[in-house]
Amino acid sequence: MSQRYNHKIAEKKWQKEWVDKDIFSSKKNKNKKKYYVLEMFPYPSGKIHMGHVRNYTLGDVVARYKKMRGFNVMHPMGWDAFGLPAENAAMVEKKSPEEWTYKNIDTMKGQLKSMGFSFDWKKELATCHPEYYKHEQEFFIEMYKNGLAYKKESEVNWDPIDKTVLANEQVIDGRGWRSGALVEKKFLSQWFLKTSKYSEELLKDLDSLYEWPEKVKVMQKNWIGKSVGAEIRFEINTDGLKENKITVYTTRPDTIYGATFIAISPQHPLCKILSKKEKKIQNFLDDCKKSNPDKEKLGFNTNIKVNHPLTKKQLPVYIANFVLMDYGLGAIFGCPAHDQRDLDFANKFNLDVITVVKDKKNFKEITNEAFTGEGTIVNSDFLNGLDIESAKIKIVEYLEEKGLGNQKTNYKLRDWGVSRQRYWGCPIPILYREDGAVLPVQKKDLPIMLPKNESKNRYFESLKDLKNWKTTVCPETGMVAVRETDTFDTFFESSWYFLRFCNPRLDKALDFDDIKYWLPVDQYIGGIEHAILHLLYSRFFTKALRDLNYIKLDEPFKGLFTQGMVTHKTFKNSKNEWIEPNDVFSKNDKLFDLNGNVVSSGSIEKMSKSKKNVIDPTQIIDVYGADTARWFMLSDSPPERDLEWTETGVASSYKFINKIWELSEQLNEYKPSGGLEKNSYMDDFDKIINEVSSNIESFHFNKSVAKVYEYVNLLSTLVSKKQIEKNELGSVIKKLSIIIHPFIPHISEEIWLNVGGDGLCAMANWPETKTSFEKKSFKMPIQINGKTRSLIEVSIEEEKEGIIKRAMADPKIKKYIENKKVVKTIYVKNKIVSLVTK
RNA sequence: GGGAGUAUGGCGGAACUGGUAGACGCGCCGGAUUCAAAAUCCGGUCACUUCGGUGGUGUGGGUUCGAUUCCCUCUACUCCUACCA
Repeated sequence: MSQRYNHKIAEKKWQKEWVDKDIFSSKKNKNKKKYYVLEMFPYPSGKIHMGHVRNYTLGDVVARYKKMRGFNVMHPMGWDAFGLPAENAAMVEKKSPEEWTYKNIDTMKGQLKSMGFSFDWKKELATCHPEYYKHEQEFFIEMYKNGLAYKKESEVNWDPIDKTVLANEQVIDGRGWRSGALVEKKFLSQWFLKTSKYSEELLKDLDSLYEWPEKVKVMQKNWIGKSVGAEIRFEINTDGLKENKITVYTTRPDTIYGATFIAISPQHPLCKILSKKEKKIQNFLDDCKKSNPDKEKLGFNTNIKVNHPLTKKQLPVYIANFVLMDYGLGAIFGCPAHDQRDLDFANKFNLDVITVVKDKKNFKEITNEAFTGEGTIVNSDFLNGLDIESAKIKIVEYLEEKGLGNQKTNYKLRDWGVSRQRYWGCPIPILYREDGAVLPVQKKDLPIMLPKNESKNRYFESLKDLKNWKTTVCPETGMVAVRETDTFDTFFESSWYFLRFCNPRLDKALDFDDIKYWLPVDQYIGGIEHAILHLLYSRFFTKALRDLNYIKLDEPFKGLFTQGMVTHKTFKNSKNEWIEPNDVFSKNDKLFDLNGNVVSSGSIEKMSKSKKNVIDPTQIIDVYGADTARWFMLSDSPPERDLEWTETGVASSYKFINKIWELSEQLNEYKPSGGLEKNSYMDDFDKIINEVSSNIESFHFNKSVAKVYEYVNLLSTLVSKKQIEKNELGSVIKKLSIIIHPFIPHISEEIWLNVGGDGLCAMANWPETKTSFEKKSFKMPIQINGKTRSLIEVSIEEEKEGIIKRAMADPKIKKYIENKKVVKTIYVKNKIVSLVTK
């Protein structure tokens, strides 16, 4: 009898075989068409989780499939190795972040290898390695020299207990995540990259990304936030101020005649001047700092008046806590009739409301609800009678002519603040000389090495405290200089790793020719959570490096796929504590935890430690094998949707693996019954293979899986009825091992070997199949009034008239048309006959 | 407040440009095998039915010979984003 498939032995064996034969190393070959598959590289947090398994399984399907289709595939893997968790872990475990990180990399690499992914490990890189980050130090210097990097004062979240800057996501309900201290806003001088210089190009080029999900493009578009409006100048009518005008930004210049007040941001330069004069204003500005505009709209009448540029009426100037300084000009005109927030504000401070847009048909007096719809301009002098769009054009022309304003395009996209006051990151290569000069480090002095943290007892959080490290001399003048102690945001590293993969050991940063061959990434796969930041920064970086002459490339990622999360049922006991699935037992249809508390099963949520609904991939691989885990990941759920991890699902995948093994084992002793129908089924296998292929190409792996099941079902029916000849059976099983290879490569190799395949299945070509099939006859549906009432066998050559005649004569159909009049006959060739009766 | 998406059996999900709704898998039911169970194999499985049929893809409507598919309405849920002037 056949032996049960032993995944533990087989999977190890093939993994070793692939390494020994070195089949996944990618080499540039200009005679072959390249295909670059990339999954978002992981942060080495300790162990891989199911999210990784899903991500890399999807990528592996593409990589292996494209290889079998004859492409020169590059499928690299590396480590996004800088970041805060290493610092936190270092404090707890009393290890240096470096030691902790490299240990994790080692563990996770082992886990990834046990999944059988076709990574080119020769291209592995870790971003915390000086050989990697020295190049980004060079990029930064080039950016600085070319005006793409600059320093300015900016607001940060400051934790007064931990004495550190926190990222936005480390602030929970206004408190530091570790210390629990109320977070303060603090101004620090920080480094920025000029992403805003590329706003228009980043927006425009989204149109060229045909293979990106529409929703990601929409998110980026909204983030860039282009708006076309106008800047309008209001003359100040109050003496004794240095300023003589306030300029506002608006996207509704057509409502200028409805303006009844001006509001400026608490950070507006004018406020600084005013606050020095009046204590009350200073107090109000302090209140604003503490306030939350979400909950409470604050306003303060400055008693300054400005002239309306057209009517010359005097308008009051307010300071308002909801006006943002870093969008537009930090000043707005209020038009209460046509903006809800302005109306609320006007009602609160008893300001005028002037209707200037009217919907003639459904006009309502404005009281508590602003009118923001389409309409006709009224009360607006020469704009009266125009629609909104024409009024916008006309008023801007007029303002420009009179020197009162101008058209202006604005973007929400801001410059990227890359400074982090942390230890475990890439040092920013800048020197501050004692005479005040700010100097980029000279390239020959790179890398600026991150100092080792040797102390086991006290772990440092920032480079600021390291006097010896940060004190140096200016190489040109010999003057004393201090190093920049900020490190880069870790998005800096991930913004170019996909370029470095082409040649990760190269002395210089990038090889022009290699990038030209391998890039853009043909298929990038990762989580939707990176829809904006990582993907936008990478796009920016690509364009910036292009303009600095490192590469010739506009967009880094040709195809993008964003996969869904892995979820699992949650459990809670009667004490309202989360319980791990492994610790739940069923007894008399009720669930209990280890301590005998009643457990209820809760909602299905993303796997997370806090909810204790995590399934460890290592355990699954151990018990069921990597192929089972991969097959389950790909079955049922479409890759872009969430996937619910279920025990029954895993078990059925395991069953399938064993089933195809048993099936392939039958070949040796197989004897057909003779007198077989020749070849009628071979077309069916080809049809199924075609669908497996097209579903892989379109990322519908769950449908490919369904088709593989059909293939196996057909095969096992033929085998059990002994209706297939032995040669053909061999060939069909051989093809099976190929088409399952991208999904479950280990057992595929095992079956391939069993049926006498040459070399490795991983190196085999995807089967050649027929693409057009002679259909001699088929069952054509006959409908009465749109409902299918019968099927008749129709030969492919049969003429329309004959088919209709036979359809009407069909006994089932006859019943429906007796005593009725057929008023219409619809015939669609090779598809359907539809009769309309009365 | 703004934007995007989703809705199909007990469950996950199929259905190409409108043309036999429910592929495939899970679960469930019945049977075989077994001393028994597990495993495995075979059959059935949208609902109702007087066994002729009838109804059925979140709701209500429309276009059409024919709608899961196209258009409008409403509802529910999910995600993103947020004072962006």
